[in-house]
Amino acid sequence: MPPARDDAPSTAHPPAAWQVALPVPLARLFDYCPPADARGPAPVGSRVRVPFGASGERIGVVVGSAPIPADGTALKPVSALLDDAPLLHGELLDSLRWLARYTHAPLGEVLATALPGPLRHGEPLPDTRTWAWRLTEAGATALDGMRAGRPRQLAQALHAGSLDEAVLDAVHDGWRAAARSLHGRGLVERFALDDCAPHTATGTPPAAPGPTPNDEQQVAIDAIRGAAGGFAALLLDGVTGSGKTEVYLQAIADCLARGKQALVLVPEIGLTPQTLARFRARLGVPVHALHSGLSDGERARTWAACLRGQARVVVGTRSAVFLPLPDAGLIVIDEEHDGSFKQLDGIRYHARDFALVRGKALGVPVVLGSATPSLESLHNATGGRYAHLRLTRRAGRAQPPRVRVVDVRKRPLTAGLSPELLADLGQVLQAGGQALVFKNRRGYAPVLLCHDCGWAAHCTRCSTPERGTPMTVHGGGRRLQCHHCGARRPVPNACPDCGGLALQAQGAGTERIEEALAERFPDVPVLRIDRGTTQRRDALEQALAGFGDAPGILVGTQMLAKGHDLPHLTRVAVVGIDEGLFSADFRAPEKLAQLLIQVAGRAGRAEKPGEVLLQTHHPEHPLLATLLSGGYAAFAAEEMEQREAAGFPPFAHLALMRAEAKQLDIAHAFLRASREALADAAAGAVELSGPLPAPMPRRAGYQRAQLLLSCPTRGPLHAALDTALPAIHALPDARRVRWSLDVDPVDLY
DNA sequence: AGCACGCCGACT
DNA sequence: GTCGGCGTGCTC
Repeated sequence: MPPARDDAPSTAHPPAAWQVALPVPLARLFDYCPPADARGPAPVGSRVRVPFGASGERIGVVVGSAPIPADGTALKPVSALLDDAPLLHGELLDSLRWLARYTHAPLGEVLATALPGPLRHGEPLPDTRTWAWRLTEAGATALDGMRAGRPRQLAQALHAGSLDEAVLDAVHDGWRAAARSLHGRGLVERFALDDCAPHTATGTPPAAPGPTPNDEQQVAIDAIRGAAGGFAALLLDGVTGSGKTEVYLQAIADCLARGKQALVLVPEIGLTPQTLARFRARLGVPVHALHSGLSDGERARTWAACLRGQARVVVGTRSAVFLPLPDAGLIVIDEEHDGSFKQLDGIRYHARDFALVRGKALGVPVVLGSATPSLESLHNATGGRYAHLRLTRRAGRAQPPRVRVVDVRKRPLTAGLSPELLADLGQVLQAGGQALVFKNRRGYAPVLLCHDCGWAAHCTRCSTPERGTPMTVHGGGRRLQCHHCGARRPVPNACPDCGGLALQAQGAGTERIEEALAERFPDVPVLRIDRGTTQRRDALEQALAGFGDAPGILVGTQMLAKGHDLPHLTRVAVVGIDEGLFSADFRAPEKLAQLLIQVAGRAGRAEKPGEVLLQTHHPEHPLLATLLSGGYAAFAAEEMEQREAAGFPPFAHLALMRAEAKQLDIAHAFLRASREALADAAAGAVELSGPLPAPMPRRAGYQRAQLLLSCPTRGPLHAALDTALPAIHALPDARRVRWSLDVDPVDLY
């Protein structure tokens, strides 16, 4: 459904009000009279500061014009027009209008989400000139007498010639502090490189030729090339190590050669310095990065550089999908199946899906790459809506890893590790190899499980009949704690169900695994990698670099599943997969399969053949059997049938209403009333389930419930929401609960 | 969501 | 006698 264009220039001008979208949770726009000095039609796409409410001002975006009310109702005047030229151009504004309709969110909130913080708060579009530094005469004179250290290093570097800030960023750690110090003493100065063509900025290495693509890669490159100049969706379905990035790089190079901009979306943990370095080395133009680690100012500058057409290639995470692309030529979504493309709060958009909408509106190809495509994308490929490009061969001599399932039923476990697994790790280390122990669960503390009957300790305050919230073991194994509500109780002496005494701390977190491994293998380094140990972005790189190639064990979670090349890794042991096998979430099998494939891809990247060990209580589980015998494609085919039979996406479209209140019955009453409104509006076309208790209250003392909407086609679902939401907003209980609507929810539980 | 106005409990 | 609880109403 292409966004409608309704910012066509208005004829003549009978005095008209400006229609402004404001970031308030109200499904309406606000009309203001133009400022006194305004002439011409409403400046659609520009920001304004307007008075709002009893006192106070807001920043909004002009989205149209409206007649001045004839009944004499006074409109407040716009306080200030903030932009000379519209920030949100035709396509982007149109696409965002579409997004507001699709998510059923107020346009003003959607526009605010799309703008970087400083622009959202009314600051002017930042300067995006390229700045460089040079030594002053005083600096050149003082150089010889300078003490060793960063400032001297910087001065020396500048002695050879001025350097632009991008180069300094890339080459000199901490140069800004050094520059500040030198500048304070008048030894260096900053100057703007005037009007050099942005894509030939100094210091960018020339484009380096890439390896010759193999025939599969060439087919993919040709397909993308053939699609240039119009919209097309292409699913690049390539096994780990098959060279998807090489295909992206060639396609981006093509795009640049046509004088167009390219946008690359990557998962949150995929934007590593190596990734950027690879892009930069190959493309020969500045590659802008946009991720959560940047300051607000940097984000705004990148946004502005895109708007001005200066940024030719941007690699960014989810929010980069909102960048303006006046010269768009290509959009790439790497690891398109990744869950981090879905925003889980505020405007609950899916960057992959929105990128497709934008690609369509922009008339450019959209490439979706993955070794483990989402079932949604596979379904689109099967249905002919996406071209299906396959890369089936690993580059070089790398062999796919062998996979072995380790049955841990009734085995004595050490921090969740079976004797077989430990013995195997011992052998790997003995042979001089490196191993990764991967824990499929973030979490720091183990769950209490009865080894005899399987009983698990659950929180009595948080658990529902449908689903329990496991408690974790703390206090040296003597105390149970609920991570959701904070409830504590002592570990029972015997199993409440069977009376057995075999209560064990299971599902050990990475800390306990690290401890146990360090104790068992005192002669080799045991390095734990998780969010706790690597706060800073480059800390992980440094830790991995320091790990070297000597025997050792890495312990980690999701962070280690992808991205980083670990060439000496010959063994990957995966523990803690059982909760994924039996989760109530219909997407859990897909997520687990994707994870297992990703993790397995860590092993045997080099010439050494890798082996993967899967430790489970359910070695006969069909998911594992299918995945092992037929790979991800076989799993996906089987899972697709299950989804179809059960009426789940991609064979149905879902929306989820959640409500949260201190008393569950208020949330329930609100959702019941909502359900009635929706049922009236849908006239049977939409299946409604709930209100059901939502398994995890966000905070202690709050209860959550949810209402699931399901429909084989989108139309009736959206029509019902369009009709019912005004009534739902007006429900008395709507003010007494915190509620939200998530169209296309990813996590149901 | 904010932020007002508006009627009922424990404090200088 | 006031400061302040959060109920409900509005935001061009």
